[in-house]
Amino acid sequence: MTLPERTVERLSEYRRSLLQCLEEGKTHIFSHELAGLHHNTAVQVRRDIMFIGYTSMQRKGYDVRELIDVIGDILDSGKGLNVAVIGIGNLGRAVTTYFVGKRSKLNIIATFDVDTTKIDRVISGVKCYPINRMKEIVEANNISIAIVTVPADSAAEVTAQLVEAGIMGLMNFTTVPLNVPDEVYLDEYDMITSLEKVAYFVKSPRN
Amino acid sequence: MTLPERTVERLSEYRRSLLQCLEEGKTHIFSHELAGLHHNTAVQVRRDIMFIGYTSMQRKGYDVRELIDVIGDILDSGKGLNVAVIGIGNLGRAVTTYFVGKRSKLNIIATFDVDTTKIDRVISGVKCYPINRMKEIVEANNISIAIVTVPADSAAEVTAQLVEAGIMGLMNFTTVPLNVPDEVYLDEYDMITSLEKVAYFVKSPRN
DNA sequence: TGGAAATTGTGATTTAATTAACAATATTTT
DNA sequence: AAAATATTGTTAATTAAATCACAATTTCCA
Repeated sequence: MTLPERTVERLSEYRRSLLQCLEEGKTHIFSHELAGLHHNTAVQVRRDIMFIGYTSMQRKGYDVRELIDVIGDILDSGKGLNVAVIGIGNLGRAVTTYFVGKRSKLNIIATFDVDTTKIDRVISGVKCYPINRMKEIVEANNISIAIVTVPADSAAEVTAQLVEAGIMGLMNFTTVPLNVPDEVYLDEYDMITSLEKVAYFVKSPRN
Repeated sequence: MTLPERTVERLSEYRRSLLQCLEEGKTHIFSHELAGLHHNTAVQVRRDIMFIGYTSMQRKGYDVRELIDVIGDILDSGKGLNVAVIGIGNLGRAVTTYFVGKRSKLNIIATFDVDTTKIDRVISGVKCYPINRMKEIVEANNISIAIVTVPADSAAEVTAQLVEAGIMGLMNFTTVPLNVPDEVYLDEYDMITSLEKVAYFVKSPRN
């Protein structure tokens, strides 16, 4: 059984709020509290939690620690995955420092760039390799996810190489859509689109 | 009439592909061609274009230049908007350089940071101001959209100040959800969530 | 010229996601 | 211990988004 995409997203978000709660010494949380921390309703929270088959102590709310673990069983299930960041411009560096150490099951273990002055530089503990060694290093280190932050005009080529190297998941931060075979999961995030959307809805009175 | 959110996103993406087509000297484009450039079907493209009320020359495809203009009428309608980037770390710099000069109707005209060593620095032609002058500068320059790239622990405070200063749209790149009044449009993008989602779908065979 | 082929525009249908509604259960109050 | 209250879990209803199906139109080709 595969969870709805949006549910997966929300679970990831819930988990982080829950970890925060745990730090603050909170042991139980109600659906409406968790909803309040996100832009969300209590029903939605309960529905999401229903999907992962966890049930609370009736009337006491969800056990924070247990819920974190159950979400972990879903999101981190099985072995951890190795991740590479392709392109170490501002965005690549941002993404790398963002992620390193954050989630133990997702390890950024290499970055790549064409710029020879960046080779062997270490960003947040992760070493930068020349992009022409990508296939070799991806294969040797069993890297299954790549985060693509290269300039638009090299995105297609880099992607082809990554697919060739056997990557299974891709996050695309460039401004061009990428093409990958069906079996590769692709998540595209386009900042320009997001900004234009914000501008549109700022101007158009929504409902 | 307000367009569906997803349609607005796709229109933004279509426009960029169309501009590219124009550069390549293409004057007409079929719905299936445009679909092929995105992860999309021909019907979806036609439906989106139907929403904005444009109709093509039957059987010749859409006139690229006209379609660009019609999308522009929707997305850029009326006056341009002024934008500020809050927090000039790696991500803030990435976003700023990304956007500057890209879309003429959305002008990044200021960046802000707490770090005094960054004050007065110019990133891609945009000057950095101390964050305590935010309200003053936002008001004086009629800035209506803010892109928030500050560290998680200052996000809430910065947001409150932005709302106070009369901002109307917000893009949140921090890892904590923000709270804004209903009349402020909020778009949240959470990289950690996206990465965890990719990891989940890489492991779970989808459909 | 007439039929085959290609393409659009759109009503109807399907699917996915969200929300409403409420029974079941546990807790608190009186 | 009965009644009132709060909360969950889930079925049913609604809404939003995507897809199907096809008539209408234009172009192409024999």
